[in-house]
Amino acid sequence: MSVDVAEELRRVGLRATVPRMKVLSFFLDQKQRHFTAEDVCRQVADENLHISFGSIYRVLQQLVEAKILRSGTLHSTRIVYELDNTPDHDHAICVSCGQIEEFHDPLFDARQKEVGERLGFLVVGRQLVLHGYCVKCRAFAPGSTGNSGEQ
Amino acid sequence: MSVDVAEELRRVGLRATVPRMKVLSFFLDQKQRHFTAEDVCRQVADENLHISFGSIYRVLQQLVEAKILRSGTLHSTRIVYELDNTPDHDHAICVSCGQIEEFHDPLFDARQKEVGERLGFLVVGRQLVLHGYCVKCRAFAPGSTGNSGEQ
DNA sequence: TTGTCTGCAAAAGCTTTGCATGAAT
DNA sequence: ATTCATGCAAAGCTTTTGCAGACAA
Repeated sequence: MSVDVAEELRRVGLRATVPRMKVLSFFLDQKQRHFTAEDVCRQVADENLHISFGSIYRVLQQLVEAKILRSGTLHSTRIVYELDNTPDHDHAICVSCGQIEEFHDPLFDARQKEVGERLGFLVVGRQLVLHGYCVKCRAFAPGSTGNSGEQ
Repeated sequence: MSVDVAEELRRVGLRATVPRMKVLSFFLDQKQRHFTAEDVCRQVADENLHISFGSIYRVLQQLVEAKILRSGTLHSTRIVYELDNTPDHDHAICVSCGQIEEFHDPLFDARQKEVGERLGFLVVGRQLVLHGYCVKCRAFAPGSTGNSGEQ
């Protein structure tokens, strides 16, 4: 596993350094997929090792450039990173517990193209995040019928 | 017009001060709808008047709370403000010139509800931004067929 | 050895906040 | 007169950057 990580890094033209290997294997080892720079920094550290914020951000940026990670903004204005090893997808985030689900719906793609044509836009991508209550948190939802009300 | 602004402010429980009236009438006067705090600060100022960043941010926040403005993040992680006087809508932004179009497509609403059900989510809102090339900038687009390629 | 990377700390960009002064009611 | 808002400047939070020492190849 660690060997693969080193080779993967060299494959994309990066030296196999401790910070880069740690960060990359961190993403590969987790079941959860979405992390901020702070998450990574905190969870990658142990008694023997601390990686500076500067390096964390630099490494994350390089991995994004190498198309090993993707970055975007989901909740707040903080950048969130995820492995770029799955097909294009959108996100649904629970406003109560923060859980993130990924989904893909081909109809959104078709629809977005049509909308683009209506506007004269040549659409090349989108950022779509659904906000709602996940299975575990539905009980805490205020109303009952699930209709749009946010921005 | 200025009178309306003062009354509108009092209606929502805010004193009719110069910074608040200036900011609100700024939004009402523009054809363009989307501004950052810096935009507002810069464009509201003239030789006789300068409103501090602190006040700009405080006023914008209050107007959002009063549901006169909405806030969100469109391009980057900078907060963008717009009048809350139109129905719910999404945004399309030109990656070349930055122009922003608003649109509403009921099929997205229906679709988002279905996707939510598939995930067990009770969807209450969404953030959807299409990225593409506007009419004037289509010529600069790299490929030709407009398919998704971003996050 | 050589060129690249890291840690540190400082800076940068955006937004928020504390406090004394000043304005609205 | 009282209460609330503003300006200023400082601080907060996230992210970026410069530089000297350290490491990978």
